[in-house]
Amino acid sequence: MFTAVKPNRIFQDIVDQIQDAILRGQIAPGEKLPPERELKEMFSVSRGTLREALRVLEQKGLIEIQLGVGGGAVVQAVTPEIVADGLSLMIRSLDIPLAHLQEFRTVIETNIARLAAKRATPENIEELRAILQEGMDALDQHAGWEAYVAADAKLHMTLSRITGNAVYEYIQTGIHENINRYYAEFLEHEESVLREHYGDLKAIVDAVESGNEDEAYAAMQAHLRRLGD
Amino acid sequence: MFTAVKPNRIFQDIVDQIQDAILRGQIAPGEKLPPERELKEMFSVSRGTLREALRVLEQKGLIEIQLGVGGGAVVQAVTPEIVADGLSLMIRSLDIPLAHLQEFRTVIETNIARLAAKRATPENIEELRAILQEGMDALDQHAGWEAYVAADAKLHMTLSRITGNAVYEYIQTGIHENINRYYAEFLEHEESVLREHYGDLKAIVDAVESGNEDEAYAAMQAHLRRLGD
DNA sequence: ATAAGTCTAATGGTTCAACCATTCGAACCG
DNA sequence: CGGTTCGAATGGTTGAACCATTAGACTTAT
Repeated sequence: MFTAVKPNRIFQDIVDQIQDAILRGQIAPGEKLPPERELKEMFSVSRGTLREALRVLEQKGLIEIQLGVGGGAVVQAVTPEIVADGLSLMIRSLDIPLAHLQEFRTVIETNIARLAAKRATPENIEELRAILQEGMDALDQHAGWEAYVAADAKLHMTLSRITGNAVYEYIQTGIHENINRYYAEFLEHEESVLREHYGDLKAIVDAVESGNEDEAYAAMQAHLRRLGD
Repeated sequence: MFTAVKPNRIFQDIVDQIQDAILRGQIAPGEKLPPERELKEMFSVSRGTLREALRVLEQKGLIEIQLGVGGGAVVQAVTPEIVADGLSLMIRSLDIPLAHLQEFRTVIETNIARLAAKRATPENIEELRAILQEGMDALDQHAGWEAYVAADAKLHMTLSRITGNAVYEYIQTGIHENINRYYAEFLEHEESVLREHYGDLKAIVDAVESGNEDEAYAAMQAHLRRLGD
């Protein structure tokens, strides 16, 4: 019925005003807010209070501060990191076990594969093939597992983008970034293992290309199951 | 290979130190940080700088500030709101259409239902039955749709908790909070509609009780499809 | 004696003025 | 023309002061 009363804090009001302006698109990403000494006049507050507001906006990922002449608060496009940061805090704080991350990830990514198979355009397929090639090149040229892993990540991200549903993209990025902290330590980096892994990816792309949703789903599932052993 | 250089900012260092202490459990939720005037001495910084650090921690949801004597920064348990806030910003900023939220939600919740059917204990079932009863009471007593909706939300949340995987719980809360902003305006609140809705919920709980994973999955899917019309 | 009002001190919120640190660009040499 | 120096813009930090809110102790009136 009623909700707790919070004392009005000036900096919060400033945060709200600026955030609204950004989310309404009145200030586009890349544009700069006026310098602190001007903003403080506009809002009729002290610089300290204004700076507290800017800290909050910066933490939210809405602005980024640059130093020096011509520096200032640059409005940022919303990135998946906002989501990833929240997830990261949750995962660390609750000590989420790897198995739970994998369980969740499997649900997300298998459905991503299914939707990608349903919605991929010929251009999308080309993109996927190009990324596969990058991975294969990395293997053939013994470019190190980092190069291969980068291609792998790119493939997963591209699949999520192909779904056309940004929610998948953002959540997947968040989970991925956090799950990789585990994998980076334990993953096998031997070439034979990586080539098996590559075979999985190729099977997924093949299924997506053929538009076979169930096959794409199954291929992704098999792939993730192999990682979870 | 290389990563951009960022100037060291003192408040960031303070944020890191305090956040670490909290995440390591050295300061438990409910405990208070020392007053600002003491903290500023500990870190050997000015109060303004310290306060910028506290603003960041507050924005992250790690602390909450209380006023007056005995007030101060109280360490908070990590709540689903951290995730929900990030999602909310993403959804608003990217103008995610309702259909995409529904698509994603369906994937999450159908799998929650499946896992709940797999893992529910007899005590869990009792809980679910009790919540169903709350919903039915709300209908019978014409207590208003708010009471019914509250029971509905509780049921969904409980199912996600039954999975035993906190990731589901947090993500689902985040999506739920944001999707409800749409529904609140358009949902039918007529009793006949709500009774149909109740039937769906009952079918889900029945399936969960019987441990029939596929049926629970299907029941949840049917339920969400009805909402998405 | 108890209930109501009042005072006090702790603590966060805000302000102001000053100075430091970084960066860009212009002016100035060599 | 290329490198150097300098100055100004701008964020980062500091210190001291005062305001606002709150809990608890104290006082007072009935």
